[in-house]
Amino acid sequence: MTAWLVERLHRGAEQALRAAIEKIGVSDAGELRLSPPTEPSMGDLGMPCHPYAKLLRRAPKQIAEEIAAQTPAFPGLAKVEALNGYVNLRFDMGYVMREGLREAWSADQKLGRSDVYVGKKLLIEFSGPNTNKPQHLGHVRNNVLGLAVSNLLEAVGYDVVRANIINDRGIHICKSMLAYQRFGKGATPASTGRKGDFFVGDYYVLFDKKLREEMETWKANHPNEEIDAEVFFTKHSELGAAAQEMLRMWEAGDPETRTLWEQMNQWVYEGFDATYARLGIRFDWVDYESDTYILGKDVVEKGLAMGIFERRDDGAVVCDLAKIGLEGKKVLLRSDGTSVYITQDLGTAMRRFEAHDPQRMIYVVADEQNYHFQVLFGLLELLETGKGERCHHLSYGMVDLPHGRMKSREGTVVDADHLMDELEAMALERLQEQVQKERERAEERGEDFVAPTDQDIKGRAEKIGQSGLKYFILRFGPQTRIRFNPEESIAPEGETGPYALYSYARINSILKKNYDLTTLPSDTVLDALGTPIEIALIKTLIQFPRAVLEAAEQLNPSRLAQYLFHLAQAFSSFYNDADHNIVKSPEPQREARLALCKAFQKVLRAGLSLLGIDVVEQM
RNA sequence: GCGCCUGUAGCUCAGCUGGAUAGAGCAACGGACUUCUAAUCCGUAGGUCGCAGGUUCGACUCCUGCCAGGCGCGCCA
Repeated sequence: MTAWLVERLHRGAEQALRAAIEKIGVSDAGELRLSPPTEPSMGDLGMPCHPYAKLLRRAPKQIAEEIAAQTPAFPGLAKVEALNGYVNLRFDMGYVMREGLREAWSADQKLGRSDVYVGKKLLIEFSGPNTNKPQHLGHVRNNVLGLAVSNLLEAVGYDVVRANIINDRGIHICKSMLAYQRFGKGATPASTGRKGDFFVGDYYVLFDKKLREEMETWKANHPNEEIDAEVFFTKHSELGAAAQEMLRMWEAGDPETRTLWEQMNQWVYEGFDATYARLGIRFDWVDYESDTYILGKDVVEKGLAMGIFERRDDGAVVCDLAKIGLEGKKVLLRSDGTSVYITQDLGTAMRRFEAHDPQRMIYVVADEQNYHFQVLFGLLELLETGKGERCHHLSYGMVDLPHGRMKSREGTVVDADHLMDELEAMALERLQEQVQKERERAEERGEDFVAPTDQDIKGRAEKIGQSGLKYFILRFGPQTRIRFNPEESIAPEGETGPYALYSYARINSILKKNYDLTTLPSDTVLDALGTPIEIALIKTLIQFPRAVLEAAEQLNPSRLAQYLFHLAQAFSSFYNDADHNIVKSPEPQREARLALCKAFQKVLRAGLSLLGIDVVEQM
């Protein structure tokens, strides 16, 4: 794959400047600091000369002039200027336009993609749902982030394994199972018309309700005793005892318990499949905790043999965290020989290394687990040099709602499906208004109006709602704790998904009113471009591969999201300027501008697709 | 108590390996529709970058201390 124009320009600039710096007497130029000047009028790429002042014992201003005079030409360079101790390069805009448009037209599917990391394998774990309830807003951020990051990593060449870990065992699962066993009366998702994950979640909630009732009764009978819910559950509750017994039965492999468990899990998976499909997510590898919870014991044995873990008198195996620069001791095996959370994670990591041998493993998990991963990676590194280093915790902040933090007890948890329903309904309402407006406008002009079908409108509303949700989440850096605002997320104005989609839809309208180009016009036609607004648009356009690479390397999709917003803005300025009206443009401007529009359309679609966002052809 | 993260415009957030005059969006105010879809665009106003030191030719960015908020520090996951 040949380097993208933006990379060629950067590389050309770097080589030329390096040569010039050496020529004026600096043997090692070091890392060059190339960045666009603050004012676009000063040039396209600038370099400060201050670092060489001490070495050369000359003023930066003078050095800049010397370097500027010595900078050799390279393809695309138009002018070199010295200003205030900076060397500023100006690119040949005719060249940039011709090459940039050719690039966008010819690359198509491969647009923005690169082979920087080709030949490297990477495993990314995300989602990690529990099988006792539907996924909520927190999972949505995880899913959306995981989807975008895995797309981005794939775009820069990685062979990406998308992995999910299903938390399908434990006391919380037994709670919903027990409630179903006692109160379900044989109902099924099919018999009730309830989506599987919600169906099971209802019993989880029911368990909690019954438990509270039981506790109230107990309190009434023990008026003088203080009790908290957890103690009641483990010590006094009949339901609690039954749930714990069920967990023991499950672990013993009791056929009846296992059958119920499998049945209820199946219902949940059917529900999850629908939610994942809606979000556009698929996985290549799925681990089930019911399977992984027994892993890791061999790892512990290895650690004991290596002398990095120790067996305490009570039988528990621990690791002194001072070995990895942390305080305290971490238990790896309980005194009864069973494993804990981190033991499973160690075993699961080792198994994944064996199965895939990835160069990198990324865990998309909320930031409350920062410490856990610090310990996990530290231990992995102790056990096998290089293993821990390959791992990375992509930590992200919590999602709040406008009215505050989500709390399941207060019923302020928003589940993924209803959230998407709500957003899509809001988008639908707006679309219908829009159609009505268009109908009126057409009537005024005496034109025929072909109303879109309900199905068409609904399909668009779905995509618009999705774009709002995904863009809202992805425009922030992962670390930022965000407050999800439904209205704001699907707002047509501002930095939103629908805004980007609207600019895309407008292109179709242009192409309909003009004609759709199938091939890139000749260079002589393209030379008709050159207004400041056109130049601004194309300069933004060619930055796309950089935005993708940066977003991928920093595991930060917001880099790309923000770039796409700026791109859409640049296009909207172009579109709205009366002097750039394409229908009214004379040839060859008209054709050249159509080519520019199509290039924009290709880039925007490719970029949004990396974020997991589908475009709509019409809005 | 210890560790990690955050603190930038009224609000929500960007700000790359330190570089030229700190940027967006929303809200506010003022403009642009006989339209290639105004779900748009153009403009105005708004900031002692939490505070105090330090390093540097140069600090929102690096270091130290303090203040405020969040999260974590289980033989839970």
